[in-house]
Amino acid sequence: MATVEILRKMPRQRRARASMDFVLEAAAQVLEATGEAGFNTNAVAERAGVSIGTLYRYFPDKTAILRTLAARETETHRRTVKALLRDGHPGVARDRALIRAFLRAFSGRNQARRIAVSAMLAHADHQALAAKFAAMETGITDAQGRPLTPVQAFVLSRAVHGAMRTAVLEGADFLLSQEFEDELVRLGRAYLGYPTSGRVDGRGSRSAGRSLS
Amino acid sequence: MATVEILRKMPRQRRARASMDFVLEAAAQVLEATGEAGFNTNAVAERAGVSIGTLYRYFPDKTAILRTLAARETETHRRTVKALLRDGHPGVARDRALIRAFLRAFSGRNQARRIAVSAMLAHADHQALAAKFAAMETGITDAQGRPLTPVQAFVLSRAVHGAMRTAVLEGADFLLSQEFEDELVRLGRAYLGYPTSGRVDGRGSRSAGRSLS
Amino acid sequence: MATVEILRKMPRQRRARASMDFVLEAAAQVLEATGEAGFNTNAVAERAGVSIGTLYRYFPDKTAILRTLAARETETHRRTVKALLRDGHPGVARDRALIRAFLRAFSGRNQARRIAVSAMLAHADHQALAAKFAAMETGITDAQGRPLTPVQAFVLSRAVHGAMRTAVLEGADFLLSQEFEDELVRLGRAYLGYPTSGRVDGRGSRSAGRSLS
Amino acid sequence: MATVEILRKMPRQRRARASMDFVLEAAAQVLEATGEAGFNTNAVAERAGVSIGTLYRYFPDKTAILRTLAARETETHRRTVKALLRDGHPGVARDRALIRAFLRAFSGRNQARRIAVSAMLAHADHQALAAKFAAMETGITDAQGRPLTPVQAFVLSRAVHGAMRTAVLEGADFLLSQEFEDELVRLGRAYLGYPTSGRVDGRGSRSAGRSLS
DNA sequence: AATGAATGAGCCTTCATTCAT
DNA sequence: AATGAATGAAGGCTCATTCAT
Repeated sequence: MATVEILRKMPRQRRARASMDFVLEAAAQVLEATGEAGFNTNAVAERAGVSIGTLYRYFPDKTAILRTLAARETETHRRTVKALLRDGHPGVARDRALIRAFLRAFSGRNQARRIAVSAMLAHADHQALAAKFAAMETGITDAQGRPLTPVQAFVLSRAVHGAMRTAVLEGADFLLSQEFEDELVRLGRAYLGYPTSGRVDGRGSRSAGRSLS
Repeated sequence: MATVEILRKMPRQRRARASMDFVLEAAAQVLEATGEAGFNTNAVAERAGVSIGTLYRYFPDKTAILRTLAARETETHRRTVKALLRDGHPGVARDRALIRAFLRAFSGRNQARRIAVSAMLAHADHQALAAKFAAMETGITDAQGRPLTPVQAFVLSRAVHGAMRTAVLEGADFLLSQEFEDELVRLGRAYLGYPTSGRVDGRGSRSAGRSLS
Repeated sequence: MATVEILRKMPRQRRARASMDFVLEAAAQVLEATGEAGFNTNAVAERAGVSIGTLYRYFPDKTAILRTLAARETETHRRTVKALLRDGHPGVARDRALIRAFLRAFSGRNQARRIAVSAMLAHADHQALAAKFAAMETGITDAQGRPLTPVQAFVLSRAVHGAMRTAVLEGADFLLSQEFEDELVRLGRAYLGYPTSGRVDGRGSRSAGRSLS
Repeated sequence: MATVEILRKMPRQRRARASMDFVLEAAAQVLEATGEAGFNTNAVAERAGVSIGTLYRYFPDKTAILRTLAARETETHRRTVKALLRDGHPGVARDRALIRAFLRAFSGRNQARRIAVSAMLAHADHQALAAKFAAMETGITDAQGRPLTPVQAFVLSRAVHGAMRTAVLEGADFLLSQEFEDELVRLGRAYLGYPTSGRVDGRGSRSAGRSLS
């Protein structure tokens, strides 16, 4: 796990682990409440009910808090996606579930998540991240069953994610609406060559073939 | 022009105008070289070959530099898009030109642009920005000539932009490739209901109807 | 006049003299409006409708503006007092006139005057100022016609002035009231040994002897 | 106590309390040595032998140092006055004690005290201060036992204080002399209607009735 | 004489990080 | 292990003053 390298010391005792969690939870709250500007170690420590010294016992520096936060959030989401891909049957229903998972994750604690992720991006190795994402995109085929080229996989995944992300950032009121979900699903399916005329919903669709991820 | 309100004093003398440009150019360079972390007024002034006092003569505070930078970049791009929409004939060729314009603008000075834009977003009124973008999306129709719903317009525009933006951020090697361009065009056209089987290029396409923007 | 030494150049031409007056008037206004905190050379120059360069043509530095201002205010008041002492007949009526002159001067532009004077005090030679004041206090006698000792003259003059000054600083609502004036007069006369029972006004008093200054 | 609200954090550890005192002592010294112009946080911290960060641990901003200083000085004096009024018998002796207390307090560290007090005045609510002072002035009666009007109480208190203050500011050499003290006492008593012919000292006076405060 | 762009010393303040207790 | 006082580099910004035009 990426977390290991970031941390100064992997806490074994229960109290120690609790301290770490307090810090991370506090970090998310501070981020949420004050944005990146108000995110400083003293504020986080205080909110966590932990001394600044203790905070530094577990995180080598400020960025490590952000990175750990981002890693955890990403990890959670990654797991959800993985589970859906493993257990669900390909098709519109699963596509919808994937999109819904993302929207939920994103909208839940959006400010905190956004900043954490952007901090991760700022400090991380973009190539590595790209590779990680790429792993999710393998095995997708279009309506004719042909595998996607890497560029196609990229466009598909980033297009859908981009639309969702912007909706979060702009605070779009339709973020959790049925129509938005429908259109995102339709976007993916149209790009893959499926007929998408009219309504697209989880019930009516009998379509076979690979679905989005 | 939005620029006016941001600035402290509109310079009239030639020397003064030069100073302002030096500052903005220096700001872009500093952003490019060190990211947002290294972006501080002293560094910008030094790189601009200008005293810190002079910098503050033209910009009321640090964020104003960022905002002016973002405004200028955005303005340039907005003009290009507007010109293309006004002068070009709807169709694949124009869609391609629009996408190309964006990729060029984005890839030129990407770090600087990214940060400037993100700073703009951080300080700006999201609703207002959204409204501005919305204006560009009016009048689009699908393959059947039906106008898009607001949500559809949003999804289309953000999907294409999102894919492009991510490619820039990830430093994708296919950023300026023909295939990437093709796929972006195809994404938009598929969503609008145009048949896009096989190759999509500026030459073969006879398609009529409204195109992307 | 003290003014001479402070200034960089004694302006002879009419336009130049006007510039100087503009600066001083502007200085008083700025002081009045923003207090000492907002009193800076640029603000004064701008309010004076004069360039900062011109300001520096007449005043060697910022403090010179304050000092000149204080000198002028003091001079004006000094002249008034002198005239009253020369022309008026000793007695309650003149005492009242002296007090009134002070209250008027003080209340007119009080913030500006206070700061200017305090600036003067900060930079000036206290002994010299004291000597100047002392000159006003000579020749005073008590009710029995005995001349005051230097300490008595000091106490009398500073007591009356102190009460007036504090009333200005505290923004007392009775500042210009009849009662306040009466009490100040009574204070001086009581100290000098005059009977002051009951009403004290300019009309009823037949008292002879030296009066306040 | 007013002090509490001003401070950022009430230090509990011994080292911490020492730091605070160092800062205040240093502040007084800097004020004394350089006046308000030289009073800056870096100078104070350096003189206190404390880092600038430590200074800001205890004082939210520069003005808080001044305010705390003024509050402490005022508080000390206020306590002395209160004790004298409570324990001493009304009369010349007590009047003299009150005046002596003020002169001592004022002359001790005069520049520092003056500036601290003036800073307090600059930032404080004048009405509130006036009210506070007013409380000290209640219950005074004249030689005939009649209570003073508010204006009379004001004149009496400010006159005496004004004379003392000016003596401090001008560095009068008679500041601590017997004569000056005598005259101040006499000023008050004359205003209240007591016979004050000839010498006024603590021994000879058998006068009853309310005395100054 | 006047202008005003430019300068830069210097000030206030924050906050990541250390280390004695 | 935990605490939290202390540190000080760093950065945003102001404003008195100069000088080329």
